Parts: sequence; structure tokens; C-alpha cells
Amino acid sequence: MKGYLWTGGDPGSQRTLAPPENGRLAPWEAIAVEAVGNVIEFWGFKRNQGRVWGLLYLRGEPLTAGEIERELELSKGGVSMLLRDLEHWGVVQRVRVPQDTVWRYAAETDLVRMVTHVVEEREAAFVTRIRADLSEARRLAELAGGVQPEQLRKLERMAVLAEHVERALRLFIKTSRLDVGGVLGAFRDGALARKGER
Amino acid sequence: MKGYLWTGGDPGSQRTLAPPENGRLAPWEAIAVEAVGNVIEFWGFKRNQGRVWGLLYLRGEPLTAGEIERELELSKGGVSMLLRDLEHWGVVQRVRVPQDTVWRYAAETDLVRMVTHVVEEREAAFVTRIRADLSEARRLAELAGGVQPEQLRKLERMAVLAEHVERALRLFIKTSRLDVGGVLGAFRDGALARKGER
DNA sequence: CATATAGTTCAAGACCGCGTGAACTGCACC
DNA sequence: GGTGCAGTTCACGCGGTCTTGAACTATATG
Repeated sequence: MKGYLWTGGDPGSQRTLAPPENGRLAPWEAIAVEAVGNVIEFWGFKRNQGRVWGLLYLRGEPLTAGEIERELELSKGGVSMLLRDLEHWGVVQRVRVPQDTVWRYAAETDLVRMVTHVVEEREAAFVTRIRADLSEARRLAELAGGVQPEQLRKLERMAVLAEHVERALRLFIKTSRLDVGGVLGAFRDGALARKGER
Repeated sequence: MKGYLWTGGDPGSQRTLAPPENGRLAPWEAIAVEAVGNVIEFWGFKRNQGRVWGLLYLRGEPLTAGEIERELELSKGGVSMLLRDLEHWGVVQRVRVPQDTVWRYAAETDLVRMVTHVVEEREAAFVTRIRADLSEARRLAELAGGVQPEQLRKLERMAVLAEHVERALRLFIKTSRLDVGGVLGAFRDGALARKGER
């Protein structure tokens, strides 16, 4: 637990509180980190991406890859890849501490925004695809001839359905964005603001 | 809660109209069935559950397990399990044709309702769990002492966030239910309506 | 330049969910 | 009873994803 040259208080003191049972995480940290992991996994990302972000967010100060590795009991290579993803999505930032050579990583606060964004794209593309398929099916069916009008109507209805789902989905995304956006305002303070200093 | 008698028109006559009698799906059918499979998989169910339902829905008339097996190229055992699930969720019904001994399966039209319902339960339980975890983490953190107030606030914010997401989610479900409910009204005719005659 | 440490890449393997196919039950009809 | 077919159950294996660990690159230091 090397000294943090970063601006926070003495981290060593709090760390000693954590029973070094399974790693060095305090129980409450472990629970919270795990919660983030679950949420992120729920949205179709990797569990460990969530855990890493959660740890960085909770700690507030940038950690090195090595520290993350130890805290979350992940492999070196794994941490590297996870951080690359998170950085790529802009939810984690690579920072350099003045007279130190190693990279440190800090959590951006807009995890939720990123999630909704990615999910939005993913789902929008998906629904679009479905609708295209359905109309293609309809086209082929008409072309084939001998297909009961009954069935054509079914295809049509399925397409309408997809459209409605799509609309509901967009609404959901928008709602969650706005709703959460307000909350995000509250995030814009605390240790994370320090990032601006670098 | 087992099956019902199928009292619709002669299934055989309709069948002859349907494309490749001898087992293969018409291209347009394949596409549509696949689309349903994708959608259903997207919502966290098995792809083949969607394919089976899609086939039954498109065909309009009840099919036997054997027919499903051939059309979708699935194994006997697989079809059995898929049908069990679908029946259990109430989106497929087991029906008996008067002088025949085999079971046939017919699609209910409320696939969407079922999906939203299951998803709702699943997600509600999930979000509840997350929130419980977060408040547990907070409790432990307070108990432990020596934890920076900064971090307590973060836990709190995460909980608030979960709450908001939950609210957005509920809204989404409700919207999609209503929205789609209207569409479902339109579904209540055609061959499927015959089910009401039973 | 030699050495050490941070960071990246990727093949191998762990892991997990799904569908298969064979064994089994149940039922109808001969 | 016995034969045959519909339907169920479940151990196994296939195919996919995620993680690991080792080889490799890059960079700082004496």
C-alpha cells in the first residue's frame, strides 16, 4: 500500500481498517464494488469492467493498474484490457502524477450516461435490423404468391409491434437519461473534480 | 391446466397451402421466425423459444411436436423442453384435435405481455437486490468508522442512482405494456381468434 | 548498455449455457 | 402381453465468452 502522492487524505489509515481477508478491500467496499459489477453485467457489459469502475469511483483517487489488480484479484493482462475498454468509453481516465512515471486511472462520473449511450446504439441497431427482416419477409411472401393474406397480416402486425417496442425503448432511454442526468449533476463534485487540476 | 380441444377448421386443408409441405420452411417464414428468435433472445430468453413461438404464431394452426422438430431442425428432447417453458408461461397452448391422439401446440398472442411480465419481475428483483446491497454497504461503512464522509456520500449517490434507474425501468415497462396492449387488440382476430371458440 | 518495472497482446484453457440423443415412461392399439 | 409412437428427462459435449499467464514491447534508471 504505497503512499498516495495524490491529493487525498492519508489512505493508509483507512486501508488498515480493511480485514485483508479476500484481498484488501473493506467489506463494504467489496459489496459496493460487486453491486456495480452486477449492474454493469446486467446491461450487457463485463462484470469486471463494472468492478474496476466501481473501485475507482469509490476510492476517488486514481489507482495504478497494479493496485486494481491486487484489490480485485485480477490478472495483469485482464486489468490492462479492462482499463482499455473503460478508457475507450471515456468512463475512466488515465492520469499522470507529477513526479511519478506510472499511469494511474481515475473514474469519470458519467458511467450511466455511457451505459445508456451504448445500450441505445446497440438496441436501436437491433430493432432496426428486426424491422428490416420483417419487411423483407413480407416482400418475399408476397412475391412467392400462394401465401394466405392471413399470414401477410401477421407479418405486418409483427412489424407494427417492433415499431412500438422501439418507440417505448427510445422513451425509456430518454427518460433514464434525463432522470439520471439530474442525479449526475450531484456527481460533479468531490474527489473527482480534482482531476481538473492535473 | 392441461390442453384444450381444438375446434377450428380442418388443419389439413390449410396446411396444403402452406409452403414446402415436406418439412422445410419457406424463406419468408424462416426470416420471420428467425426475427422472433432474435427478439426473444435479446430479452434474455432462449432463441429457440422464440423460434418455436414464431412458427406457431405464423402458421396459425396448432402443430405437433414432430412438425416443429422438422421445421426448425431441433431435437425431440429440445422441442419438448421448449414447449414446456412456453406452455408454462402461457404463450403456447396444448390442444387436442378431436379424433387424433397427439398433442398439438398453438401460439397464444400475448407473447409481448409475457415478455414484459417476466422481464419486469426479473429486473425488479434485480434492482431491489442492488439497492439492498448498497444500503448494506453503507451501513457497514458507517459501522466501521474511519471511512471518509466523501465515500459515504458516494454510496448514497449510487443508491439514489439505482432508485432512479428503477423508476425509469418501471415507466418503460408500463409504457411498453400499454403501448403494446393497444397493438395486441389488433391481434385478436384471424385464425388465432378461433381459439376463443373452444 | 544492462536491468527492472509498467503495460500490451494473444493463445490456451476455464467456464457456462444450450441442445442433443439415448434411455425412460406412458399410452394406444393389435 | 407386446409393439410402436408421443412425450419427458438428463448426462454429456459442443460452442461461445471471459480470464489467465507468458511472451513481448516500451520506458525509465544506474
